[in-house]
Amino acid sequence: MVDWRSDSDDDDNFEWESDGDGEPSSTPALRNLDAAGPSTLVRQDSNGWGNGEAPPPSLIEGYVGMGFPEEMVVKAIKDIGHSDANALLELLLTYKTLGDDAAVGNCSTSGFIPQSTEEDDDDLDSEYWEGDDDADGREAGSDGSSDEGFLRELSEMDKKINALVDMGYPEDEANLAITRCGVDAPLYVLVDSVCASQAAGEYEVTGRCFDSFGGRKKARLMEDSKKKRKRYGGRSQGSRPPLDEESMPLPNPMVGFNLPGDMLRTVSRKLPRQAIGPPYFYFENVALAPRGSWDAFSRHLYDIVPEFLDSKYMCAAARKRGYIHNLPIETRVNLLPPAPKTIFEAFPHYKKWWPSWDNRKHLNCLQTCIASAKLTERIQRALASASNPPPPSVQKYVMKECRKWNLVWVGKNKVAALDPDEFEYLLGFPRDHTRGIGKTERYKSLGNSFQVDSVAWHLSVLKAMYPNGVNVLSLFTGIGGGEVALHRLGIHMHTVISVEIGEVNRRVLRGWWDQTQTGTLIEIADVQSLTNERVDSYVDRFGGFDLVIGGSPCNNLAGSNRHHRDGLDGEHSALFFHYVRILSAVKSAMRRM
DNA sequence: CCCACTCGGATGATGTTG
DNA sequence: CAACATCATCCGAGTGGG
Repeated sequence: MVDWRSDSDDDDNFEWESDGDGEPSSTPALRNLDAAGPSTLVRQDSNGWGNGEAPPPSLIEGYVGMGFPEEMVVKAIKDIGHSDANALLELLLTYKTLGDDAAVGNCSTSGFIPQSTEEDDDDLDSEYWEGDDDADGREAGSDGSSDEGFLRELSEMDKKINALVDMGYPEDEANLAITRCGVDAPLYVLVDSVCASQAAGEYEVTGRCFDSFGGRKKARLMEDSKKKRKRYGGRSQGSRPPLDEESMPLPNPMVGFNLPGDMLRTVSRKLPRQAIGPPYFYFENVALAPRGSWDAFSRHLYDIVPEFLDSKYMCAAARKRGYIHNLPIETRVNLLPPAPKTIFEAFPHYKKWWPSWDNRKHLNCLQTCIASAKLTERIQRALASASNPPPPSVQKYVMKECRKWNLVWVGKNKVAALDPDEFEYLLGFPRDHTRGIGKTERYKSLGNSFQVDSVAWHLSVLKAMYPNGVNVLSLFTGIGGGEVALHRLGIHMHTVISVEIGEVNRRVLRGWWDQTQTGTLIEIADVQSLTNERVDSYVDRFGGFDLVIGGSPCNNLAGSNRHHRDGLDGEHSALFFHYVRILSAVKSAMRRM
């Protein structure tokens, strides 16, 4: 039993920096890994309150109203103060997770940490948790001298290769995965990597023979792994904490667990017992979030390994996203008709003006803003005054802008940004889905939405499981990419509870719903108002939820945003933690059913 | 090291509506 | 003319790959 009332510091996951000056959202949840000195840690004053200020009673009541026990709130505020609401919320959720899991560990349904309960030591779960065992072993072992570290790495590598081979993967691929992810990557990350590489190999098999692990490449692999080792050694000598090695590696190619059309391979994964649905859940975010974000997402979602998928494998535009979900992955089916996978398949009429030196086959990520008319005019002028074909310098300039702004060729020397209609088409929405709102708002909403085919690929497994339809709790719905995906899969939605702050987005969803659906849609503007009690009552009223789906507003996470880009430390984090809170509320309400 | 890529925003100018 | 919507321009860093 985890005692969250304890004042001891034994949970080293949560040492918090204090900002002290009461400025909101400046207490980093993740930056603690970057070694906050003891002087920056919260010290409690004689009253026992961190930060030297007692919280207003209304504050405590507010959190109690959200469903946290009062002592828990008091303890959390004592620990980190109440100036940073987000950090406080994260801490409360962590307490609750620990507490809940410890509580339910006694009953037969689940246990958060399998090792802690006796009968969980069967081979079912140990495979999944092996990565953690290794981590323990690493801590116990010495990492002082670099020679010792090198030896440890060698044996570690053998161990992991053996484990992967035992699981049925070819030795070469195990090797490759370790090269890619590092020796210290947990086993499940390596498995993920092997799967991804196999999927990629089969995806590209059409044009090439399958001899991709031949001798020529092996030499290069050895080089790579030497380099990696050197890098690792250099770092462990203490210039920087080895954060990179610990953090979640992005698979390359970013093909997810599997792709449509590669039916030979059966992928399987083990989920922690506690994560197994129903309810099924599906959380999405940008893949290129700041360092440590995905570790944190995963940590708060049952340590499930994210599935990273670039939608350029599903349609003609790239979109690198990560998904944490507990859906089965073996019996997926692709949406029909399949989306066009290249620019020319999607827009054959652009072929006419497409110059041979523009070799793009896919568009880049569709963003919320488009190129200005001035820019395309500059390009046109540059091309008009150049030879044909233009000199390399002009080609380079034009290509750079084309990639940056996703321009397409619509006339002689003439490039243009994509229309909102084309955004809709590429993203898998029905035509005119966002028609009727402002043009810039269409771009904004579409740029922030799901790629429907990619999401539908993942959600397709629900169709056989719920032939009569589903109840959905949809957080940060946007223009309803998840709902459109379910609809296009032919999955009936009895009820959708949708939380979306944007008024125009709600209007878009409502408009689409009323035209296409017969079920009930309940729209909620403010996630704060969806309290745990309200979740409970919805669960009672609708008999539980089959799917909790949430795309995360990316404002503070996208690479292009220089304004407070703070990982899990900004307003954004509050939204993620609302996702976690609400999912947890659904789960416990459904356990009581 | 260089360079590509990224679910962006604050600002002031210009255009549109009532 | 005021209020509002849209546009243009500058801005800019973190991460990862070659």
